[in-house]
Amino acid sequence: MSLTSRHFQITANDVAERAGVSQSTVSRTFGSGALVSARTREKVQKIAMEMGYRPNSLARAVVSGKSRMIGLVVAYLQNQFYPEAVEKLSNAFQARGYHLLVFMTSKTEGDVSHVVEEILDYQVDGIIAASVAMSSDLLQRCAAAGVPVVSFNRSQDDASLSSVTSANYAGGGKVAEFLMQTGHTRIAYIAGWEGASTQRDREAGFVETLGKAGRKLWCRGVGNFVMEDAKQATRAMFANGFANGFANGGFANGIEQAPDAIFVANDHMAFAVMDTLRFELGIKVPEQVAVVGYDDVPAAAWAAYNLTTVRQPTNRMVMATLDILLDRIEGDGIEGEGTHAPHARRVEIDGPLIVRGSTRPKNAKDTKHERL
Amino acid sequence: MSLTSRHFQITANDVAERAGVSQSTVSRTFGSGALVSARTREKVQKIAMEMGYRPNSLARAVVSGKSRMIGLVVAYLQNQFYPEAVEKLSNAFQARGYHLLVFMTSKTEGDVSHVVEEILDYQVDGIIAASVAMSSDLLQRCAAAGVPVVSFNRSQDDASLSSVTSANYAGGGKVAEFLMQTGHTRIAYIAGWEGASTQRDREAGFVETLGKAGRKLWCRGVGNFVMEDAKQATRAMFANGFANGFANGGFANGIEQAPDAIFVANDHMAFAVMDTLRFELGIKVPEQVAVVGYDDVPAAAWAAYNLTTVRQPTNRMVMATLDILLDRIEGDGIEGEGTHAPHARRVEIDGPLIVRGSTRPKNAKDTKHERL
DNA sequence: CTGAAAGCGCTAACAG
DNA sequence: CTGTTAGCGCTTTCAG
Repeated sequence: MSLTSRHFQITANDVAERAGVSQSTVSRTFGSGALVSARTREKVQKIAMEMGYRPNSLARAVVSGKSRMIGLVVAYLQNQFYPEAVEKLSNAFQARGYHLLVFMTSKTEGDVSHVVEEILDYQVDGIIAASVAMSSDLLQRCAAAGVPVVSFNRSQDDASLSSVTSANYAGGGKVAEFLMQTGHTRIAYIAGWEGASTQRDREAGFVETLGKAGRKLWCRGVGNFVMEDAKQATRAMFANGFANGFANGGFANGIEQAPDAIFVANDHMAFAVMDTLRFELGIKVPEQVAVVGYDDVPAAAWAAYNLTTVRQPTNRMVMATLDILLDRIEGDGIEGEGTHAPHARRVEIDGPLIVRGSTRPKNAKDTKHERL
Repeated sequence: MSLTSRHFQITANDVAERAGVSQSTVSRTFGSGALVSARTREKVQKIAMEMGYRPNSLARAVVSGKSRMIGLVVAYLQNQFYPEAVEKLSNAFQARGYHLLVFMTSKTEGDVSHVVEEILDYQVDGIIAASVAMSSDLLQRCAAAGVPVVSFNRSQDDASLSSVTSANYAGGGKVAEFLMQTGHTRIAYIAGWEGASTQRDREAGFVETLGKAGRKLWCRGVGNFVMEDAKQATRAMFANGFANGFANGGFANGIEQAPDAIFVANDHMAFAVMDTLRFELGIKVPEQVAVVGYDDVPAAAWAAYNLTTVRQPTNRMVMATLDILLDRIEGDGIEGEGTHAPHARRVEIDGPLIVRGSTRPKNAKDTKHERL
């Protein structure tokens, strides 16, 4: 009849009427509490089923203050690492009765905070920030709203922000060890976006481990976690006398002074680096240059790349994220009795180096102690 | 004080009190209607801002019947096509003030319906089913709840289900034309999951176009849209005398009787096929075998694959999805005055063949009219 | 164990 | 234009 014909929703009231009980009894039947007699419960459930009744999650959320939704903020899905993480996060939370409200955002500061405000409007029970920076203003607002936040695959100094990452510093170190052990002497690095903790930590672990062995980085480029930038960095490294890198002199005299190994801050860029080396510059990988990535995304195992890389253990990262968030959401005030901001948890999960064909085997050219 | 210390939410009431207006005026200030004087509006907005007030979307949804959430059901994100689509869908809907509630599901029938029920509980305004089948039971329930559904990248016969796909039949035809024109005579096909309309349509267009030219498919394998299965199919094609394919006799006599071109039902599998050919079987692509994919995912353009493929125009597919859903959601009863089920819209968007290096250029071996 | 009643935060008529 | 009054569908005391 009404023009704006909204659609019929079967309410708990309808069921109650038909079942000859009160609406609250219906509510109790579907709410977790077992505070209803077995007989009544069955009768109500039967009738509810017949009528096709299902409780309205939103109404429940309004009154209970729990929406059972988790906001996931994510900046880009190009890098295979994120789809994989999203999938696993989604599955893990779904298994616990939560659902992900996914919000895409560009990495610009303003956009992120705009998006987080909107997320909060939906009364999410928690927020996962995947590779997006959270300003402390923003964290304030989340805290004020009582919404726990965990930063996934990024850490920040902010003491109130929980984070889950892999052991990036250690991982960078493993790569350095490996490249030195396999006889490389001119070791280069292509950085990710310099604002990212993952980038910072991987590079620090890498460079400091080289340093402990008395080595220096041969040269350095910046790829910003973007394929095209990584290609540029690669070209610059091999063509223009280290336009972007250390002043080791350039090499009009040919490949001999070019890097013999490149550690790339993530797999996504490493693919672009390998393609540029092989198909644009005609340089052989791994024979002339070894390439190592970070993440161990599925494509790293594809034969065309067969990329040596450090694995980020997504399963455990997801579990840790789930733990942190659910503890804070469902935690029965066990920790931090008062309203004091509970201490942020920072979880770092170690991941192995996966050696594949983009690097030479350990003894192929063991010039381990050879110096320039 | 309360043990279950729920967190402070600033309500419209709080703002009203502080601003000396009624709660409904606050509501009106934030609701779209301009039914409030400029002065009052500004005053309210100022105070609201100071207090950090934001309307509770859920409460609004309960009373208005509009949640401004769209449920997106998606089965797997391994295939790059989906992350890309999700990202674009998310952006498009966000720009219109809607947000995606993402639900992962395995492809098993039971799981899907379970998930859809949960989606409906959240009072979503619409549902996008990305590559998951919807049983007609399920469609019934959605219809009963007044929730429009659109099937993304799949079509079904069900007349009540709107769908958005690319022109798969035509696309399959383009590939056949191209392979024939570039002189291939032993043309094979590796199928996706046989339950998928995309698979069916691509193959039909391909095979029928070959047929019109008096050609037959040389052999056929099944990859189920899964990399490992595609590899198996490839091995079978080149090793065991067509274990899975047509009975053309096998070829103990070598590569001469093997296919000289393979159309793979999507890019994701095509990568696995190329890897198997090149690195496992030592067969050269495109020199000995041409490979064509479907989708034009980002990796198809990566130099290591450089894959000839049919582009699925995601942008336009997303726009169409948006259109269909928003028409039904916001449509002021313009179409289908009554409560009659509005006719489902089926949109098919044409995509170009992108010729790259996994196939030989047109005139490399132009044996166009050569028959066996 | 169950019903009645009081809200959750908001929108939407309805008067003025 | 604005305040008052009903609800939306549900959870949660509070009596019995």
